[in-house]
Amino acid sequence: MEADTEAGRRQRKKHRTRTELINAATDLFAHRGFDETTTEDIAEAADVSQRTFFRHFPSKEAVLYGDMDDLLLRFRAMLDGRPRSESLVVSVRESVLALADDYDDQRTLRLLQARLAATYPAVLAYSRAVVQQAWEAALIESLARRIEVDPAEDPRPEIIAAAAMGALRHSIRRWAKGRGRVELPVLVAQAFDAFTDVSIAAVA
Amino acid sequence: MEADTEAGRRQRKKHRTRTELINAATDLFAHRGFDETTTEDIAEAADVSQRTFFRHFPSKEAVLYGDMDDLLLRFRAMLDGRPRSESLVVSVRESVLALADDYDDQRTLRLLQARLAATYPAVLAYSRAVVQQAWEAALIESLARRIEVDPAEDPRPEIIAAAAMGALRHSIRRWAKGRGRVELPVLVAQAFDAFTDVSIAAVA
DNA sequence: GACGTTATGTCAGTCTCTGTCGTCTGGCAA
DNA sequence: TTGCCAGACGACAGAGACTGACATAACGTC
Repeated sequence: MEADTEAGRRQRKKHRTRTELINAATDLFAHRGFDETTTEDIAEAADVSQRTFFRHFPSKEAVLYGDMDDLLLRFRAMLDGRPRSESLVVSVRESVLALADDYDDQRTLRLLQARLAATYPAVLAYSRAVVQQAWEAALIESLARRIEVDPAEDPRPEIIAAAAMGALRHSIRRWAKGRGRVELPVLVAQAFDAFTDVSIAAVA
Repeated sequence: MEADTEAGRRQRKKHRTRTELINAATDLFAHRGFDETTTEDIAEAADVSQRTFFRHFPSKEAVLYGDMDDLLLRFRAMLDGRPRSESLVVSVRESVLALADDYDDQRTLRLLQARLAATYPAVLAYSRAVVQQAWEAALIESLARRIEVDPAEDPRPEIIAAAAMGALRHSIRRWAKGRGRVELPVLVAQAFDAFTDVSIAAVA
């Protein structure tokens, strides 16, 4: 009935242990800290073997961002769904705002991620090098398609995407510093206001 | 007589094993690959214990970028040395161009770094999360000081810095793809041309 | 109900990185 | 010179992330 009752019991069970691993992990990370939690602790708490943990997630960092694939999919869909008549910057802005909305919907988890990223270098590295990199890549690909250039040759998609990620990073950090009291989309909108109308628009 | 005969023999010896570790590592990485080289291999090749390796470098990735501190220092000095009358974008552009010059001076090593980053996810992650992050932080700090704002509140320094890093990343990737045949500063200049005069200038 | 498929458990192993302790050497002062 | 200290290193043990191999049991299909 939910969203994933598609396949049989096997799929459901698999998905269940996956979410149990995520829940166990976030719980432990929140209460004990990231470095202070071992993958065996997580497996234990989810009542599976350590080997099973690594069958579901390629690294300890990955389980903390276990739901990021969904987010990325929606982000991509959002990007591709913007009308082609719209200017590039507006598309980027609106898509990132939508991403921020999604983000805000899971306050607790997102704030935990932000807090851990601010505390543990390994988490920050993963966030930058994997999560944000994935978003940026999606942006680049979409932008390049829109202006019909090869993103390996034309630097503009990457520059715009990087700037947008900078704005997003800044917003998330402010948001986390205020413990989510100010809504993230508001902060993102402010950040984009800081340059949208004056700057990058001219590029496209 | 060189540049580091400052202190006594102890300092010199220490610096010597450090560079020997770097040389051994880059050699092994180049011929055998990153994942295929263990820290013990490196220590062995430099004729020190593995423990000594980790006394000089905090990780296997770090030894590959062992000379990045110098580069960062020069980058900072370059940024701080730009005339305050100059516009922000020009300062950023010229500093990044100078960084690119430095980069080009060590073709072999830089191309190796780029090649490894393109091949091994761990290297790419380190490059993004540590090296580029350090450059970006330097940019943000310098820009914030220039326009006299708190970089934690005003998103503009971070956005500009992120855009600049995007341009740099793009340039380095193109440069590496062409095996360094086209000079990096040329590519960087092109990338900056793509947005300098039209866009971010307006922000500052 | 028989038979492949697949998620998991178990076990052993590799590799990165850290704490600890002993040793030796360079630097400094009596 | 001699004595002393600090700093660089070696040797060892260990934690912990991750992987390969094989066995097992539940699942899906015919």
